[in-house]
Amino acid sequence: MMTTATPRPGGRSARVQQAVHQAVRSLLAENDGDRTALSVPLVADRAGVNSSTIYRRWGDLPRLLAAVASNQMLPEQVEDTGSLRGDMEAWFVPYVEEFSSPLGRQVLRDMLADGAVTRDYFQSMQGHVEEIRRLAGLRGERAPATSEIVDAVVAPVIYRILFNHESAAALEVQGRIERLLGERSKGPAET
Amino acid sequence: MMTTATPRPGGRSARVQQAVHQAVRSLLAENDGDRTALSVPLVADRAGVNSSTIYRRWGDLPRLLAAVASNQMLPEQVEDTGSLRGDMEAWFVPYVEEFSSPLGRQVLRDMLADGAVTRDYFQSMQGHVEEIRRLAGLRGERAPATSEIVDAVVAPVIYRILFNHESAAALEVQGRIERLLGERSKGPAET
DNA sequence: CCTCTTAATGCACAGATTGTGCGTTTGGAT
DNA sequence: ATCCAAACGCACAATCTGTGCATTAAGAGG
Repeated sequence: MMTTATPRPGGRSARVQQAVHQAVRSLLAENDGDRTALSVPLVADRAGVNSSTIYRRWGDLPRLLAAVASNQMLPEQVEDTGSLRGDMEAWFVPYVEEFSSPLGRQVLRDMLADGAVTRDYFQSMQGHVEEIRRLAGLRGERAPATSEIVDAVVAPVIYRILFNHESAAALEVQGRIERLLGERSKGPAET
Repeated sequence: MMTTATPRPGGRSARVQQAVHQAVRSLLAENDGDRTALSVPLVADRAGVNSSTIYRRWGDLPRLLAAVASNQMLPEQVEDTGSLRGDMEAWFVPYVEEFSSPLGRQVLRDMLADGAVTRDYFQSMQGHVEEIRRLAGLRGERAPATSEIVDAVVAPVIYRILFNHESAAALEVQGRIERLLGERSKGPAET
């Protein structure tokens, strides 16, 4: 159930982690994602723990922010809506809604600062895509390859959020999904 | 094309900037891109300037790193190789070679930490793509829309470098270019 | 060539942060 | 009930951060 790799997931350790994560989130929200307004002592104070705890557990403020970010950005679950297109929209649209906001972008940047965390996150995203494909397969639908879905939908959207600050509306997630899925049988795609 | 917004580009100011940039680059190279090994006083000392100069000009170590990164990653120029496909390869392959290395990834991450710098960089990339399309137009070749090129080639490659640490070979840049240009059914409707 | 103006830099320094040694507490196991 | 190792709090030296003030240098105009 718990994805905690810590040796003692149920005790004080978990409480401290939760308090620290919550402290980071609230401080970031208060300062509109401006991480110059954050410091280890500040977070520690807000969380009611000692600074040394943060240094030992996370080593670094950027790494703490990355950990919080990746934790915050993984709530979406794959659900069976009855069609491949529906599943993809139900899964990815909420992501984009959250990431494309100014604060969501900041959170995304925080995560990207840590290469290892970012890679784990990518694996998790890919796992979601594969689960969606599996569901489609059980239904008898033919789904594009995972790498195709990533290249055609996920990558352009995330790239444009990161590099060009595009809004959720401008990103046309549903149109991208439709174009990808319609390439085999359908004719022109209407917006 | 340097974005010289400084009022006095030819004098001491320029020398200081060059020295500081060079100091950052050499320190990053010596420590394999580990930015925990860097600090403002360290960079200042290496560059032979005072710490206060760095704080005033760049405000912050992350912002300095972002500035150095974006400056370091824009040397490629569009050249006319005689074909759209050749131009795109000549322009983008060297980029990928540099970005996909471990140190290149770090530099990319440093740039991404600064939203404004990253956006300017995106504009510059897009400008290169448009220049390539212009050359193709002069030749009478039909080129995909800029957004299509970005979505089909640039975004997936950069995304996979950032999130999955893929190597230049695994990214198959030439294959992506070829697949994009080989699609004749699509019409260049967007700008 | 000389003076003037102002942006950019150096210097000094108070305040804040970083990171570690050491003793104490906590929670699971025997 | 007792033990034990991991996690934590405390204290503190070293370092870093960021700003007021004096100084320097580049370019303009006489």
